[in-house]
Amino acid sequence: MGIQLGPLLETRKIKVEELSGQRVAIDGFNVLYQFLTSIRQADGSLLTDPKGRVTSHLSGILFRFSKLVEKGLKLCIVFDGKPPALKKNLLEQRRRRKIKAQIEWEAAIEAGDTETARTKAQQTTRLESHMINESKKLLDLLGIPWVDAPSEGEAQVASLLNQGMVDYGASQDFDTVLFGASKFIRNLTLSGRRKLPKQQKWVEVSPEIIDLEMSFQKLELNREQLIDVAILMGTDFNPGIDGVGPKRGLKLIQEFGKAEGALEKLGKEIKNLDEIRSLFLEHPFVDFNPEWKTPNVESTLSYLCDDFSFNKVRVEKALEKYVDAKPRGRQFTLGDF
DNA sequence: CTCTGCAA
DNA sequence: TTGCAGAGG
Repeated sequence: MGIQLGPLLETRKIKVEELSGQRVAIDGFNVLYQFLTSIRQADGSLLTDPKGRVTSHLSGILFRFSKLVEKGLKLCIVFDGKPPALKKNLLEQRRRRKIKAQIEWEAAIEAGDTETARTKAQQTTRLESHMINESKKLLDLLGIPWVDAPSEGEAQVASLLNQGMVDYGASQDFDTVLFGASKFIRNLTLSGRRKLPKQQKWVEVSPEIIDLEMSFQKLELNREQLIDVAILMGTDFNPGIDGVGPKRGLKLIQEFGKAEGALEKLGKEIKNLDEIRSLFLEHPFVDFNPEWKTPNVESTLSYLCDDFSFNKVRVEKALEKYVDAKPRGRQFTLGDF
């Protein structure tokens, strides 16, 4: 998912502590999808309450965000709105893949192959509207502001950055930079190790800041040109040209300046080229002024423990981190003066 | 994903 | 104290 822009961008590894006092807009669908993919049992089944309702997303919000808030980060969550028409093909493709994975998951369970079962289960991950509503309710109780984007959440994140409402955007998807997010964080987490799929290997993962200005300087490209590189490689809105990855895409745009020249050279065509460009350059957004509030401890306990059967001791412990949040570092922006 | 309990 | 396996809901 997303675009493989990683090799082209300058990144700087950081410690979460460096973000203390900073306002961070998180791509909500991206992070919920992560929780629903990874917060699972060994055979791939999701965590549920005794009534069978999924709780993985709520667990993820409570525990991960508690650590970030405790470190002094001010989180703001941005949810996707209506997807652009040009994304329909991709969404349909994903839907079909999930149905296939569902069948393969059941087969793996039948065969007693737990490893494969988990992998296939993860590929079936679907973010349902009730999960989004439950997540929003929990965020309200925790005092964490959220906003519905009119369309792509990543574009809304970029607009919050540009309007000075937040200091950083956070997502795993590199697309975020194409929408214009200049200060952008990947791997916003505290836990160090992550298991590689299909392997018994572990890798160290730490948060990293994507330095867009430095990337542009190094690549000798501007944002419009990076968008053209991405379009040649393929984005959420177009399939891209066979055999063009980050390296070749970059070379082509460096040589021809924009996609048209490169396409002519290759003898290829990309439909809706200008429309795709404008999806990145002029994406709709809404004005939003995030307000951070203190958590409602009693109501959160009631929601998670009474409604969803979370363990009270564990929830109380996590909630202490929200209450004891210690923002350090810069708390005011230039705009406040 | 993060948390917890237990072994080294 | 650290690392790991297994649980969490």
